[in-house]
Amino acid sequence: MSDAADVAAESLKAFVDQIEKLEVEKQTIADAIKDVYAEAKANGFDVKILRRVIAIRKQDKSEREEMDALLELYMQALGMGYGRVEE
Amino acid sequence: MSDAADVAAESLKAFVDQIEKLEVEKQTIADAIKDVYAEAKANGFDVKILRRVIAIRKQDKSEREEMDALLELYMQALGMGYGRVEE
Amino acid sequence: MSDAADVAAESLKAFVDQIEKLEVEKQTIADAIKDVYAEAKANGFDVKILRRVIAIRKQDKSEREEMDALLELYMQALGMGYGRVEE
Amino acid sequence: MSDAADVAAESLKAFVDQIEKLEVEKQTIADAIKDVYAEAKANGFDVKILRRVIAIRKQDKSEREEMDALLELYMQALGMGYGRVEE
DNA sequence: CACTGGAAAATGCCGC
DNA sequence: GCGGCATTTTCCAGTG
Repeated sequence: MSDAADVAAESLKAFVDQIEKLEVEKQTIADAIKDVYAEAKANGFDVKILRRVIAIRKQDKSEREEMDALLELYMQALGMGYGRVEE
Repeated sequence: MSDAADVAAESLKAFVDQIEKLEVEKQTIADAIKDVYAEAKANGFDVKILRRVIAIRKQDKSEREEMDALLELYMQALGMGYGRVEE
Repeated sequence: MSDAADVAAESLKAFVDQIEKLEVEKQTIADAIKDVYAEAKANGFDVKILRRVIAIRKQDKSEREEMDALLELYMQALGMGYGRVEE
Repeated sequence: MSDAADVAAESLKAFVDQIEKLEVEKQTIADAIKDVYAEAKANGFDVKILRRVIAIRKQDKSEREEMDALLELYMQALGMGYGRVEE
């Protein structure tokens, strides 16, 4: 069983490495975001409010996407693609 | 006051854009991580266990960092900077 | 619906009282901890270092618990309960 | 210096033990609080709202205490104790 | 679809 | 009084 176990161990290690590498990247971005908020604060903006603005815009976008998806669904139900009348 | 307000608005917009761009990048990484977990699962690994392994390795690292911080504090308490005896 | 509402109100009040009582106890303990730190400081100990020491010991414990959790997961993954082979 | 160091080490250990013991107690209470919230939830109450209720009551209490302190201050400024006209 | 567990955000606290 | 740090609370994804 040693060969199969070795292969599994190799494979496991590869997954762990990949994930940890990505986690580092993610953390780097998260730190960058924190820096931007700090800079905004240094420029007199209220961080809490700024976060709310971002959150609302995100939600709006998500709602818009939902709308688009729904619209697309209707279109398909009517036998039409999106943005074109017919083929 | 229109000029000042304009400047502030410009500045705000810049901060929002920067953050939203970074958020997108972060989400992309997060999705990539999810994919890796999914792939590992497809290769027969137990995701829950895999997560624990990652968590423990993370804790190890965090503990090493705590140790370093403690050492640094000791150094400061002893009136020494980092890597030099005195000035 | 008045009876049901009354019961609910009674019940709610009981929960709130319980929580608030526990919160008071918790705060009392928190204050006691602060006092100990203050006393340690008065005895010449560096509070920041002391906190780090406590934090590291806490992490040690937490890591041991993570290890146990991992072991438990392995056991489950191998189709075994905790401390018995099978039923 | 061994004696002094020993005494310091003993003293340090005592403080650490005291704090850790108190931390355990604190955690026990915190767990109890969580349990109460869980029980409330099981009884159909919305935990998030319940938390808000507790928070508001806490704030009210703190405001009332501030009022009392202010009143006491006025009383003292007028040469009067609290709840009595004079001695 | 509710529940658990893990990430993000908000709050409070401490020292400078 | 403010900025960093620790705690607490909220949010979200995965799971059964």
